[in-house]
Amino acid sequence: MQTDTRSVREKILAAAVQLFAHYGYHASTMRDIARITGIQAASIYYHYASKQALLVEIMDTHMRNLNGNLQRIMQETSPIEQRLHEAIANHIRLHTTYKAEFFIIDTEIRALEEEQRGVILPLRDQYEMLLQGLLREGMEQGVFRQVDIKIASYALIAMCTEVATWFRPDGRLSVQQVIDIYSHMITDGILVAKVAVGTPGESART
Amino acid sequence: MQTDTRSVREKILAAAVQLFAHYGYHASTMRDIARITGIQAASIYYHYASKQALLVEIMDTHMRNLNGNLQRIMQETSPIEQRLHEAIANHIRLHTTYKAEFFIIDTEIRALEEEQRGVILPLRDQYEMLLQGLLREGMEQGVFRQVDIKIASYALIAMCTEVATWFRPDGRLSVQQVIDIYSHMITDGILVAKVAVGTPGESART
DNA sequence: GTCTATACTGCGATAGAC
DNA sequence: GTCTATCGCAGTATAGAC
Repeated sequence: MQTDTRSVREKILAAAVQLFAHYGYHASTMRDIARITGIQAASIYYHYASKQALLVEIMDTHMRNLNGNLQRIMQETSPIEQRLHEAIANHIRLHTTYKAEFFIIDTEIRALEEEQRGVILPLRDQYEMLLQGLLREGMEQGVFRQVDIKIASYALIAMCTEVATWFRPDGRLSVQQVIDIYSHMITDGILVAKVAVGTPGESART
Repeated sequence: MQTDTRSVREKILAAAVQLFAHYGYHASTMRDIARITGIQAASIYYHYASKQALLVEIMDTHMRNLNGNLQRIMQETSPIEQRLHEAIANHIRLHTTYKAEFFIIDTEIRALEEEQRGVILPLRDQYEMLLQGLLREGMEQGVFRQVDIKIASYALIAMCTEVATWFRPDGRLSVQQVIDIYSHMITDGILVAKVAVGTPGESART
């Protein structure tokens, strides 16, 4: 809406992202954010109401983006295996592209004040529910084996989220390679023993 | 060595664990720790040199314990699958028994001052190396399929570590049940597609 | 070994000029 | 829309009595 307000607002937010991710929310100060932005601390308050508002904007933006993508994937008509792959790709792609932002989401939930937590946590719950719906659908179709859906979703999310802690854009693996490796580990097993694959007669009531 | 020094020291540490885990290191204050312990803030400094010393003691103690156990497991002569199971059990058992302590280890590395980080990070690296050695051994023996060892170890650790965030001692699953489920997911796949298990001809140069 | 008192620093946020 | 100046408070840590 405003003319060139955006630019400074964005620079402030980018500085906050950088500092929150590196030192944590409570260890980052408005003065530090201001210094990186190239303004005085007091000037931040023209753009953002508080330090907390910065945290909320970072979390809200990217969680809604993550959820929106997954929602779109869920509405597709492609086979369930393909939609799972796309869900994994979405998760890893965003977690590597917006490494710092998602790292903040994953480590600074505690820093949210009570009221704001009520806005952000439901978004995380929604994401889990969407993913669990996908797993359930695959199991009902008989494509995936019977697993504890909650635990499988937690394990899947934990695995794919952790990518953000070690991934380097200039590392030995491209984002696409990482996506393929994880997709493979999830659907075909991390460490499947080469003998005795399948463990017959467990819950295979096909 | 001292007579009943222990008791207060332990109570202080327990209070620190509780607060660091719940609110984070920087959001926890010496005054809060003192209040829970039932003493004055200044009294803490008779037992601990600084707030940072509390954090280091928490991290150091439990990481050495985790590593020590894994080292012992690695020296066993039992089959590699069994040692992997024991490694998973060790990780999950400690992460559920000392939930708060390991949650701190996993979220407050950033809060370590430079010098102390040089003590703690090598312990984490050592753990990763031990686990990667186990995976390598299993692959060389032809028991596990060929995987990217680094990534597989990260995925495994992330999965098993995350248990500490949702596990409740009074929840629907016992620690042993959780261990079995995770061990199963890791060695037999999280979501193995019921058709086409095994994906022949990938890197199976047996 | 724990206390009270307090030094010292740095924080988030506001006021008001420009 | 950004500045300087500053308020009010909370933080870690220390000094020294008991």
